[in-house]
Amino acid sequence: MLKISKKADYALMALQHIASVQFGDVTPGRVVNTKEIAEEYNIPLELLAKVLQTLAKQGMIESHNGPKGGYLLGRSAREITIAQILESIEGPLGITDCSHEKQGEMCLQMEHCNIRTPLLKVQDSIYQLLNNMTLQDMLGGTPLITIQSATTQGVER
Amino acid sequence: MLKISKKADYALMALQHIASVQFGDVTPGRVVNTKEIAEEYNIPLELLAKVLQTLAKQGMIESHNGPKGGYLLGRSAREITIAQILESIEGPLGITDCSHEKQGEMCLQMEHCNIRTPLLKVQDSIYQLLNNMTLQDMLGGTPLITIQSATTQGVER
DNA sequence: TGATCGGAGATCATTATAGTCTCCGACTTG
DNA sequence: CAAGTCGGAGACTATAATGATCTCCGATCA
Repeated sequence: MLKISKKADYALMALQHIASVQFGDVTPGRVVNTKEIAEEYNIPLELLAKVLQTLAKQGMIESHNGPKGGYLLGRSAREITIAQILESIEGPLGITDCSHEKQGEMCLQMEHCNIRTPLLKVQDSIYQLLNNMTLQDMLGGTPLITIQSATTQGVER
Repeated sequence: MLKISKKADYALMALQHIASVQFGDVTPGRVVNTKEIAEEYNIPLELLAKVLQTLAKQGMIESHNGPKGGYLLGRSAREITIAQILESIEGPLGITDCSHEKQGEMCLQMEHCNIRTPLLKVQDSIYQLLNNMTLQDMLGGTPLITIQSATTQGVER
């Protein structure tokens, strides 16, 4: 059903959170740790950790080790597109199996496939859609982090 | 990775095939049976049968029983959109889990979800994209059925 | 009336996803 | 400089979605 994975969902939430902390009015420039995000959005801590690690590898965010460590955006929210985020987590996105076929593997339908061309068009349109929307665009409007999220830090669950 | 399922793939191929037989130059109006499509595109016969049955239930195609039976388009290719086809097979399509939530089930992130609104926008755009493209649009350009497909009918494998 | 077709259900296999557990190494801070 | 806090990384398990198969039925038409 064209669904995006939970992991990708988590990635979007986390990035949105990090961005809104970093550029928000409350505590701009503060690093955000995994635990804070996990608690705020009810995301399994260890799964979120994996997601953030992946995002860090891809350069979407910067990691800082040690106590008071955490994550910062790797670059401006304006330069991070939804497509990039999704691809960081899920790999190259394609509507069909044959979108990104390596040599050697070929779908059985290839020889007589009658829908490849139109589907690639659709895929292209979707990609452009996702690549034209940035993290910045996701910051407007929606209720951002609550003040609470800043204060719950360090509070035992 | 935003992939559409094999079943949906098969549905698209089958409908494209049926449409191009029905409105093609070779044997216009001919009914097409499951076996013919399965062989032409290397689709597992019984799986394809299921797909076609589903499409028939949704009114996308008309079924005709008995010998010389098979399928015909349920309505004009111009009135069948990609979105309709996909939804016939996969159910209502949604980018996120919360797209079509019934009462009672709610994602854990709901209360503080910061990406719901922008994602719903994205979803809407994708839906429109798919709903503006019809089966008719898929008929142009691509190499349609081979003459062979008409002649292989009734020939033992 | 029997061969050929679709209709329908149960069932199995495979894969992708989601989530967990464990250990490690880096760093800050007191 | 040692302790505690953080991210890094891998193996691992569970569960759900998907893909595929099997079997039996009823309709139809030559």
